[in-house]
Amino acid sequence: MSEERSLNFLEEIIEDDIRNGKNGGRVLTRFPPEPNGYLHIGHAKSICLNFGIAAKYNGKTNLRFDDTNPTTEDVEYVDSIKKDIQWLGFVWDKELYSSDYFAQLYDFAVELIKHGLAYVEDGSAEEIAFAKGTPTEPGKPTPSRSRSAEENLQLFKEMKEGKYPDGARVLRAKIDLASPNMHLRDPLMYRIKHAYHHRTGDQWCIYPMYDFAHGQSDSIEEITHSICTLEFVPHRPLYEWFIQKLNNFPSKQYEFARLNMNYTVMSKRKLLQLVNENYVSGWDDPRMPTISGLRRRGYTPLSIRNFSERIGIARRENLIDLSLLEFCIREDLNKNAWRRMVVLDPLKLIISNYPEGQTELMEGENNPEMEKGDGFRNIPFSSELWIERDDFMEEPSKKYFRLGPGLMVRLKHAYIVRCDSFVKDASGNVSEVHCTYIPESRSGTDSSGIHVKGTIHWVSAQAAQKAEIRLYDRLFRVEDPGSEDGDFKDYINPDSLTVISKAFIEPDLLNAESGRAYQFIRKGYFSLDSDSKPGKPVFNRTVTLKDTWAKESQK
RNA sequence: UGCCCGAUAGUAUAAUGGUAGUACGACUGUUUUUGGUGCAGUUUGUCUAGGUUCGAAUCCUGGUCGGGCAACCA
Repeated sequence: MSEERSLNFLEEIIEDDIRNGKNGGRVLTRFPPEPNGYLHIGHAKSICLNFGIAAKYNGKTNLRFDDTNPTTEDVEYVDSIKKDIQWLGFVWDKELYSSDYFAQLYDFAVELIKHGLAYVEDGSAEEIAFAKGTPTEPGKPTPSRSRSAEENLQLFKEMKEGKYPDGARVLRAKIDLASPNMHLRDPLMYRIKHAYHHRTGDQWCIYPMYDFAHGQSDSIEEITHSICTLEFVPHRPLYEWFIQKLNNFPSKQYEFARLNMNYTVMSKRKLLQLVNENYVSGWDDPRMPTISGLRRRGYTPLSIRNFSERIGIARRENLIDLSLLEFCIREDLNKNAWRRMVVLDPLKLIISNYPEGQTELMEGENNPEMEKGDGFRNIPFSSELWIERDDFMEEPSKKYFRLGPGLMVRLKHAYIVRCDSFVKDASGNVSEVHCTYIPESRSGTDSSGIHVKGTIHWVSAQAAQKAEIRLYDRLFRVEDPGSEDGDFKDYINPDSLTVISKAFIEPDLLNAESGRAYQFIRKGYFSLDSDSKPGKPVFNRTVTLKDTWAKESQK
């Protein structure tokens, strides 16, 4: 794809490793989601990184569900995650689950206990936290810490056998209660949870914690490069401690900065709130930064992969401009979307010298960016048309290239018309624009010699069909809702969704296919929503076209 | 204020001791039957103070600023 691009720091590490013959030049990464929510664009960055880097170096990528917390996880999420990864265009090598390793992880824990490197703790969560000290004060051992290996073995077995209620005991690694790194102050390895697990059912009542399970799962799979986000940097010494003490395969952890994007939120917790409290219609609401939301909105896998490539990989905090994502989707859709004409805010245009009741079929290319226009469709033309309300101005400004008294425009794929007069309704709004057309100016066979600056889209009033159009804007009013005072939900953009219940669409659009992108000429890119019914299409606006006139007209 | 991570145009990201470049954005111009696209161009940057060096964005030291860490979450 981008042979010229310089290497990011992870690629440099990998090329170094390959050069040094580390792991025999083998590269195996993994994408390790916890199935407790839907994937978002930040995960897409990680997916593209993990799968992309493996592919680049002839390696493979495992999909491993980090399912060690039965109370938050569900198969619904497993299914959606798999669907999203496939949709993005990636193929994993093995589909694995941390829960597949529960027996092996238990054995590892037993081994650590035998070596005096882990112990069963009797204290409550509060007592443990208190005894851990603070970042500036060392922790103190709890009474449980000095227990013998034999006793620990027995107690751990009993924990597993369900002899104790939730919270009664935990297993801790015996490391260093005075470590300046809080994660090394005898971290928890196992807790008791009498909970049904979506894969192991009621087989287990003790579940391993992330720090223990994740690294050993990497090790079991012989992952060579375990790539995660920056908040795990302080966990790395612990990651290495477990692997070293157990003498397991030396997977290495590397960290990069997670994606942040302005005007949205990216944490699962916040996204879950938006869903649960009905600020959005669901995980796949087109305003959500989830993969499923972007998909429904009309984003393409390619655009998201290109975006991931363009934002780069580094270790510094970042806040990516939404405009880059929009650039990426426009770039793709401009090349591939079929052009159609749709009037969102209609105004009647009457051509006084065109025979009433006559219909003419105009030819419109599907896509001017493609060879031979990617085919054509017919567009009925008649004496009464709908045009966009803002394509007429009663008192046009100097730089306004559209319709106004005495002004001429081209009707896209049809004739040039001149505005002769207009009619206002009782409340003073323009209700009709009256024009005359230039018969010899028909598109393709124009011999009029007239050059006009503006071209506008239109739909025949007689042949027009109706559709619901949903316009989306940024979900939040502020760049970084999470960093504002108070609740992030206070900053939701009240105009993030505008529904146009009756827009006029050209008849061919009744054949719109879901999964195909359409450019409504001069209005933006749209795709068919899953709420559509036969004869009652619903379109989502994926993104607007760049609009330099909107800026100009505001000056 | 214990430990850790980071700081290059508005936003990202390169330059790996030797000419600070690229993309997005913004702004010009040009092309155009989409005020879209394309094309051409302009604009703006190495957090700070020292040090090492012929030469520092890069190495060292201090400072400043930002982020992370004390869940029976991952």
